[in-house]
Amino acid sequence: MPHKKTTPEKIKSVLPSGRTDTSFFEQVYDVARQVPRGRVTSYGAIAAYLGAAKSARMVGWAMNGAFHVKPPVPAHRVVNRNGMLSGKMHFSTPTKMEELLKKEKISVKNDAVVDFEKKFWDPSVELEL
DNA sequence: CCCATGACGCGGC
DNA sequence: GGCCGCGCCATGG
Repeated sequence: MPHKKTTPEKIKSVLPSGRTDTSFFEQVYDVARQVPRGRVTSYGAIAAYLGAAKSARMVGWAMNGAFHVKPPVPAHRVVNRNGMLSGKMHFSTPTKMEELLKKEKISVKNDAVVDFEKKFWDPSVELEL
């Protein structure tokens, strides 16, 4: 396969061409779905869990397609390593992410999760293989 | 093909 | 201990 692409467009319908393994995106979504209500995790934590510690960025990129996949992915439970809602702008409305979190009893102040350390859910720890 | 741009993170200062 | 620079990796111009 000369040129394998993975555009959000394609992710919507089918997995990236040329991918024999379970796509990276699929795995990211799978882990994200297992984050319990009232808890949050980080892009880096997911990346590390998937053995791609250096691809935290790709995890964030993958979340772009999280809105049109099924079953739904609780993308609002994924924040950056500082507990900040760095992806709020990618939701339907800039305040959606925060609203969803507060609905789960997670306090948000200045675009950051309050008591992030306590709410943090690390797949590498909680989700023993 | 080279450059810029990210829902990121670590290491240096 | 916060701020800045650089590495990552896929995309788009």
